[in-house]
Amino acid sequence: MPKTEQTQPPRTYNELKTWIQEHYDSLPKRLQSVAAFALDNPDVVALKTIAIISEQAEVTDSTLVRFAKSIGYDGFTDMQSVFQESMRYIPQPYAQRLNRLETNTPAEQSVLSQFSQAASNSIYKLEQQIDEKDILKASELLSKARTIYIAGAGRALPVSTYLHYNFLKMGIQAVIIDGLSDTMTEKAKLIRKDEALIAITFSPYSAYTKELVDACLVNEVPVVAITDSTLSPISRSDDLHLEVVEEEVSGIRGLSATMCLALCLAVETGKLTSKQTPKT
Amino acid sequence: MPKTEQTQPPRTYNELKTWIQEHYDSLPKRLQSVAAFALDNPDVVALKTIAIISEQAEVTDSTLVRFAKSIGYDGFTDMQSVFQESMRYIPQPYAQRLNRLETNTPAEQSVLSQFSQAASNSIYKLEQQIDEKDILKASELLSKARTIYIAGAGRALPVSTYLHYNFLKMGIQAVIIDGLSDTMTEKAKLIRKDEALIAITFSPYSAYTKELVDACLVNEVPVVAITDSTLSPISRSDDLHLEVVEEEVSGIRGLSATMCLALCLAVETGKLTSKQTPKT
DNA sequence: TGCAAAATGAAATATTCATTTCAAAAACGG
DNA sequence: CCGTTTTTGAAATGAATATTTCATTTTGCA
Repeated sequence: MPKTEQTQPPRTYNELKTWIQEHYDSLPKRLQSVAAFALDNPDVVALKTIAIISEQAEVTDSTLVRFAKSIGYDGFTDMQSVFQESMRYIPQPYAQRLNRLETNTPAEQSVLSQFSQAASNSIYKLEQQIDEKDILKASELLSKARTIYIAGAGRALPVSTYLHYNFLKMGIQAVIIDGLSDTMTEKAKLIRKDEALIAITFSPYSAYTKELVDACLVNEVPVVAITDSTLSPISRSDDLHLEVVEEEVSGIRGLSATMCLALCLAVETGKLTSKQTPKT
Repeated sequence: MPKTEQTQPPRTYNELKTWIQEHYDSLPKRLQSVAAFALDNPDVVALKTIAIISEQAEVTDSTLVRFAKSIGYDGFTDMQSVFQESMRYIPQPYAQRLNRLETNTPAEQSVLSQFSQAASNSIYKLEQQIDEKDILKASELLSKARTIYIAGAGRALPVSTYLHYNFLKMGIQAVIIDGLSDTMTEKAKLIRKDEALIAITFSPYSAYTKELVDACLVNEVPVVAITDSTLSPISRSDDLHLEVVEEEVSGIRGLSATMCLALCLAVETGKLTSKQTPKT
């Protein structure tokens, strides 16, 4: 019975590579052939069958299987999956970030890559900084509302629109407060206690949104605020605010992270709402 | 006996992609599902087995084979080899992002991290797949327009709003085409040759946007399309389309990558416009 | 509505593939 | 140089996969 490795086999291509390099010298001749071939042609190992690989590597089928087993895999198939995954696009935010930092020739970067980098970073920060509980709290608040009012103009308007769309899709009553600033405040004053307001503002802050929020707070209407800073005029200790910081590229800020947050908020709210009302 | 294509099947992924785009509309429902899935997840088609793919694409095994045959391949295996070849020599960055368990248990991940990961991935894919030149071409087209009209309802509305906002900020005349579908088409017919249309659609595609685009093409109005797949009814060889694929989380798609693309488009257009008109 | 053609899914079949087995060859140590 | 252990290759086995078949459903059209 050939001795096989007792330890767990490498589960990533890089680990596997290291393993091979370390053990290469102590391997039998044919297994060395396989090792060398695998490192030289990972794509072949990933995509082809034993028959083809063994032919190209000039070994027999059995040798390939033995190679896999000697590393500790169940068999060839098991090892092959590691090669396959390595060439597959796999979500890896961290590696992505590192990758980006290295390729840092800011002068000659394309507009697209600059902005997508900024967007990616913003999303990463969002994930790190936002407290999931805050989103949940906000969702609870919103799920109890008979109608959700959404206010956010200018750069925040797309966010409003997006929230509105998602709420409606989920069967939640939602209304966008638009119009001129005066009108908006008037509309806000009519919101009742069993409803709710989502207010979205970014710097430079418009005074109107603040007025609007204040009007609601006076009437004890629950308010959820989405802003880009705690310095925002609408952030108060007594209401719920979710903070997103969009990284800027030469003075221009995107909206990718904000949209992501908005989606989460809508989804969580939708989940709660559907639980609360099984009376379809 | 089902009729199969007489001509030789595509032997590269790009040709295959084109074939699918051209024939998509005339394909039976299930074959359309397969087509869409294949374009969205070429890596899965390349690496996994019929059983797994058919499950993910929500069709039966037979359908997958039928799809391959309807294109002209000998069978699934034959078609799969095309997908495999397409990913054989992809740059190694792919191989390096594998440290996380890809067999992720989505149930145990927070909603926020799920969506932010999806957003990040979508942005990454966008950066990889979009040809910067297409953005530039689109920008040129737009920068020559006296007025930019923007059409996009439903999930695309936030994108419209965002583009609109950015154009205005940059001193570019832009108008959102809204209203009921009939009205919209009427409005579109009034767009002139020296203006331009940006159309944004995502699946499920609304027929209206197509009508709208067609109306413009007839009048030789430049059209830039933003869609989530080349299968979109508004993608044609004769107009410019920018493709964003948003990764989905349990059936829900975000908008982060799309917003990033929109911003790039606006910025590039802004840059060109300011060059063209030094006559402030 | 009813008929014909097309599309579809489930199950049977055939093929391909990975794995195991075993005997022969090679390497090693005394 | 001989016996033992390890390595190796060819063939047999077993598992998994792709493909085909056929009955059923759906669609399109008169």
